[in-house]
Parts: sequence; structure tokens; C-alpha cells
Amino acid sequence: MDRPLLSVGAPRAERADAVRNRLHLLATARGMLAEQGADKLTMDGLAERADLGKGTVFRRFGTRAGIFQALLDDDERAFQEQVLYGPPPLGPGASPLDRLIAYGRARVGFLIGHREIARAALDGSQPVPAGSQTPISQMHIRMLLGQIHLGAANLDVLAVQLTAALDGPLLLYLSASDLTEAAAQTEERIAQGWQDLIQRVCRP
Amino acid sequence: MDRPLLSVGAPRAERADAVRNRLHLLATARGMLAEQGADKLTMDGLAERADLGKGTVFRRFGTRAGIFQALLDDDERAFQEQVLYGPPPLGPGASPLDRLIAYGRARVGFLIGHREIARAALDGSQPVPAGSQTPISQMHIRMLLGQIHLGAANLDVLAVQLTAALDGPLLLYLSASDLTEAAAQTEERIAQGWQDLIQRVCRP
DNA sequence: AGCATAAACGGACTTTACCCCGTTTAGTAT
DNA sequence: ATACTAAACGGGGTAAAGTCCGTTTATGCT
Repeated sequence: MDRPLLSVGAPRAERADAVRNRLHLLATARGMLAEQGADKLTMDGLAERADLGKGTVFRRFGTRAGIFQALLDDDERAFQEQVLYGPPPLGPGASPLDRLIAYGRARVGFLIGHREIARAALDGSQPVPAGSQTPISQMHIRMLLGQIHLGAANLDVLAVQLTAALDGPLLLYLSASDLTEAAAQTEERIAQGWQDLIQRVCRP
Repeated sequence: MDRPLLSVGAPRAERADAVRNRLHLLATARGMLAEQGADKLTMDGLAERADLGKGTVFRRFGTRAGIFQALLDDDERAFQEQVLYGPPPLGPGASPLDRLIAYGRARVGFLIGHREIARAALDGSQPVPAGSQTPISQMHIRMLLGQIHLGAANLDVLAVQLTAALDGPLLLYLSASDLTEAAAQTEERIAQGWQDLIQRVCRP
């Protein structure tokens, strides 16, 4: 009479063929990305190379940007691993302030390494690029801010702003040429800038 | 024998018909925007309604995002007027710190009022949305930072980061629903957050 | 095993951004 | 006025994103 569903929120697990195709498409996309760059990656091309229908590609990822978001998510998982369980100061064990600085440095490196994917993951019609909703980055920063005892301040808003200060330069303002020619110096300048910013913000 | 050009850099003034069509297209675009919203504004539709060829539209604006960038530029001119020549604390006359705070507040208001255009002006393949190169916003923040005597710090990088902290939330992270339902409160929260952030950063 | 059903698949179709190039015209020099 | 030229115009053509819907298949139940 009653149906033993897996509660209301879980819309039944992903079907096996769907999983297989999703992984296959991601792998194929990585291949094309490595060979030809992000702007040459078309939905038709991906479908053909993966030997699947175009409808399948859209069903899996919804939109072109969705593919890059999925790729980014994937790589971000390894990064999060380090943040959550890795050695300090990035992982737990160091002081919140040191972790915050280390996090920024690590994230800058990650974003520079993934700049092509990260840019392509931006949508314009959608708010946030990767992550389900509030980006992990923002949550982590919010948490560390909470552990540092700042005077009365709206930590939620501050976390959003600091996340933007971290991601914005690489996602919005730095041109591609700034990154290809002297990526290493740029990375160091931004990482250092982050450290200065955080130390100023968190000064007692 | 020699031709009295207007020096090398100036590629000859814009032709009269070009100016006329550009203004006409911008006006038409504003009309369509007000009636139907940004995502319904297509290049073909604009060309037809303006009674011009599609080629002309692309020649003027280069890309779809270019139209929104032009509209934003246009509105930003009035805003800059206030910043450069208006009354303090936004205009000159107040202390740099007060101007910085006032600027952030004003810009948040401007961006919320122009959120649809500003989002549509984002490109993805291009670095910065509006303004010719480094956004005016960034230059202005950079200048005010220079007038505040902070300890040794890379002001160029800091300016980029603060610009991102200001624009990022509205361009990247806040979903449309956050803005339509309680735009006024959101505006106040972000503006207050900016003030807190700046006061922290600029504390002696 | 056989069945029911929701999900996944595929590929034709539509829409839209953007390109190209032959034609027209504003601006200038004679 | 006339001729010349660089720029602007127009609209058909191409490619790629995204939609639709009829067909196929995995999965859970009897």
C-alpha cells in the first residue's frame, strides 16, 4: 500500500548507464581540452568523439558551462581533501589565521592552474560557477573567520567579499596575457597580496 | 606630398552615419531591455527593430556582450561625474577614507540598479566587462588608497582585490533571487560590509 | 522470468551569435 | 562639381547551443 521510497528528498539513485556515460564524457572532454583548448570544445564535437548522442551530453551537463563546472568540481575534490585532512597550515592544526593565509595561497595556485576551465565555467545567466550553492571556498573562509575573534562584524558578508577578493582577480580582471607570460610572478604577487589583505583585516 | 594626418594613434574620427546608428541602436536596445529584459534581446531582433542590417549591429558592438558593455559605459559616465566633480564625501573634499567608503556604497547601489545589464555585459572570453582596460573603479580605488598612508603594501594588487570584493558579490555570487526579493536589505548589508572591510584594511 | 515505469538515449529541429563580402556612401582632395 | 577612397551598410551563410519527442533500457516488483 505504501511505497518504501528513500524518503522524499532523494530522487532515486543515478542509473548505472548514466554514471558510465557521465564519466566517459568527462574523460573525453579532458582529452579534447588537453589537445585543443577550451574554446574548441563544442557540444557536438564532444558527443561525436564520445560516440554518444548530443541529447545525452545536454542531459548530463545542462549547458556548455556545465561541463567545465563538472570538470572543475572534480579537480576541486582533491584540493578540498588537502584543505580538510592534509597537513597544516593548509589542513587542520595551524592557527585559523595561518590557515586562512595558506588557503588563499593554495587557491590562487589552483585557480591559475585551472584558469582556462574556471573561466569557461562562468555562465553569466547563472550565479555561482562551481559547487552546488555557496562555493566551498566561501564556506571555508567563513568558518576560519568564525574561529578568529574579530570584533562585531557581519562574518557572512565578509566571507563573500573575501571570496570575491580571492577569486575575482583571476576570474574577472586578469587578462589571459597577464597569466601566460609571467604566471609565476603573478601568482606570487597575488598570493602575497592576499596575505597582506588578511593580515590587515584580522589585525586586533 | 605628406598627408596631415591626426598623428599615428588616432584612426580618423568616427563617421557621422556611424555615430547616428550607434546612438539609435543604443536607444533601441534600451527600449527592448525595458520591455522584455536582457535575455530576450537578440541581435537580429535589435537590428530589425532599429531598421538596420544585422551586420551593422555587429560592426558597432562586436559582440552581444558588447552592447551591454556600451550601455553600462553610458550609464557609468553619469556616475563618474558624481565621483569626480560631485559633492563630498563621494566627490572630492572629504578624506580619502570617507571617500572610499562612500564610493563603495555608491557603487553597490549602482550595480544593484544595473545588475541585469552588468551581468549580461560579462563575457567569459574577455577579461574585464566594461571600461577600456583597467576598470575606472579599480583606478579610483587605487588612487584613494595612495592618499591613505598605509604601511608598505602593494597598492596595485590591493586595489584589484578590493575592486573584486566590491564587484564580485554582485557579479558572481548573488543569485537573482537574492536581489529581486529583498534588494534594499541586500544593498544595505553589502554596503555596510564594504565599510567594515575598508575600515579594517585602513586601520593604522 | 516477466512486467511496469521512470529514466536515459539519440538525433532531427530551432534559434541565435557571429562571419563574409559585394554594394553603397560620407568625407576629402582636386 | 567630380572623383577617389576608406569606412559603413546589408543580409545571406555558417556553426554551435539548446530543445523536443519518439524510442530504448535499467531497475524494482511480482
